[in-house]
Amino acid sequence: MKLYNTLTRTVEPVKPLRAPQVTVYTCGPTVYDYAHIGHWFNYVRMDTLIRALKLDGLEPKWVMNITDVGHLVSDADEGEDKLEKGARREGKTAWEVAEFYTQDFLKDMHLLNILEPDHIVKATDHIAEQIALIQKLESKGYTYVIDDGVYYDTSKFEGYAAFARLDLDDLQAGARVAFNEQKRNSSDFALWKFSPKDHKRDMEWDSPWGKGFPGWHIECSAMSMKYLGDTIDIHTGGIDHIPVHHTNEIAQSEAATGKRFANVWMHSNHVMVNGEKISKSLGNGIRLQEIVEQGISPEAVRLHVLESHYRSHAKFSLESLRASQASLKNIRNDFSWIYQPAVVPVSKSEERSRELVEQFASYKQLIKAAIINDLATPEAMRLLHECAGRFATTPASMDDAPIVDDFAAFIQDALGIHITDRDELKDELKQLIAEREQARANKDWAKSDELRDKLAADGIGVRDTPSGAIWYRL
RNA sequence: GGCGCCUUGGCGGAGUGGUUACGCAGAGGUCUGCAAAACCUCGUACACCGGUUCAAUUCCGGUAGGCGCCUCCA
Repeated sequence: MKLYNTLTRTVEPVKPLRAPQVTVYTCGPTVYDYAHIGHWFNYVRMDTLIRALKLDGLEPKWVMNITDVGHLVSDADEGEDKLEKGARREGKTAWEVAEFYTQDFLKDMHLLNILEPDHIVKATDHIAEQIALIQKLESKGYTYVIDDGVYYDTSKFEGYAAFARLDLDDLQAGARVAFNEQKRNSSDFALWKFSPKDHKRDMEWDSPWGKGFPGWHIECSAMSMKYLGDTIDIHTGGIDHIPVHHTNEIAQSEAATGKRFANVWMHSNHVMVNGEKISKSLGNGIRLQEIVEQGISPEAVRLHVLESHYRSHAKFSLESLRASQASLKNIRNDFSWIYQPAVVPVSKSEERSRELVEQFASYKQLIKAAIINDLATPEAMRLLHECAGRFATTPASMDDAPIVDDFAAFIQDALGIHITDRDELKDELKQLIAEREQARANKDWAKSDELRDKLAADGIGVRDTPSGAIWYRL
């Protein structure tokens, strides 16, 4: 498995510390609002990474966090907690807001066929671990307390700017936000924030420094150490996290343990809509549910994500999503006939079977090679189309269906998309197909076309052959 | 202001110093009751200007346009 490592800015082999186990930590969502398509590109790509590691014979141990407290609206450390703000907006408690959007996130995650992480961990369930980590940093002299909280002194961590290749002097000179005057360095960040004097927070805990809540960055360090150890193999997240969140995670973690925090940092690039990145302020972040309401399936969304490389700036539009949906339909159509014996009058041939076995084995090999090479999913998709096309144009016996099953299972594991439908159709749909066949036999074309439209409305396409109709999912 | 990135055919999107992926859409043809199915054929794109080279979309320099980060962000 080769991956582009942000730490070294090169593509390099992944070398797990305790192979075959490979530990992966993914920065998950802040659950104060709905996830949008940009998030889903990110998580589908991370899921693809996990699948690729498995394909390569490794055993990923995957942890994803849910940020349900502490993520401030502004990093000036004077902003409001996003969860508390969301609560005010919706007239709920911060706890209710977090629960609602967490459930919504998990629901969409399943729709997109994203594998279940081994642990999905919430920041609010790990307050003690975060406090303990802050205490450790305190005992080593990395912290200081000011009016509104406990802060990390970034000047004490040598090489703070190295990961993101920041020029701290220039950052300061060009900064557009007002800094907290009490901070020793502009890049210092809060480890623990004190509850405000003027109102009561929904979420707050006692700590050695006073009542309050953890800063945003400390949760990832504390939870990844708890579940995956001091050093993890691969840490992933959005590309935007490089300069602040991940830089701070490294500073905290490595200061506390004295060890390397993550060996490989993998970052997913942003998705663009109309030439701009997706953001709340632009209001261009379409939700998965809204896409589905446009008649596009979650699997088409998934396939669309795979059609671009995770490090490129993908452009997003409903038009390109529809193209992916059509593409998925065509792939399924290419494989559909093997399961419908009534209309495939080809007798079994040992030679043909052997040929198919070899052909599919070869494509499996090629697709795997593409995926484990820094997740070259566009190449994998090219190969899948090529394979489907070859299969569609050379007859095979129904007896060879298990060969296709095997390939379909491989694609399901590797890419998370279904390319075959072995499931029986519902009786009423079968009935419609039969009725249409009858209408065609009677040359009742009007009725035949009407039935075809009806089937299409149920997501079923039909294809007429000399020996009958084959159906496939649209 | 500082740092960095991008520019590929109608759309999306790979890739490469010399045979110009792939998908969707589109065109023509075959077949078909029809085609919205299937099959066959078809696109010489790589911002612009120079340079290096036998050869550049691919390397170097510049120009234009766009974008990202330095604020919250996947």
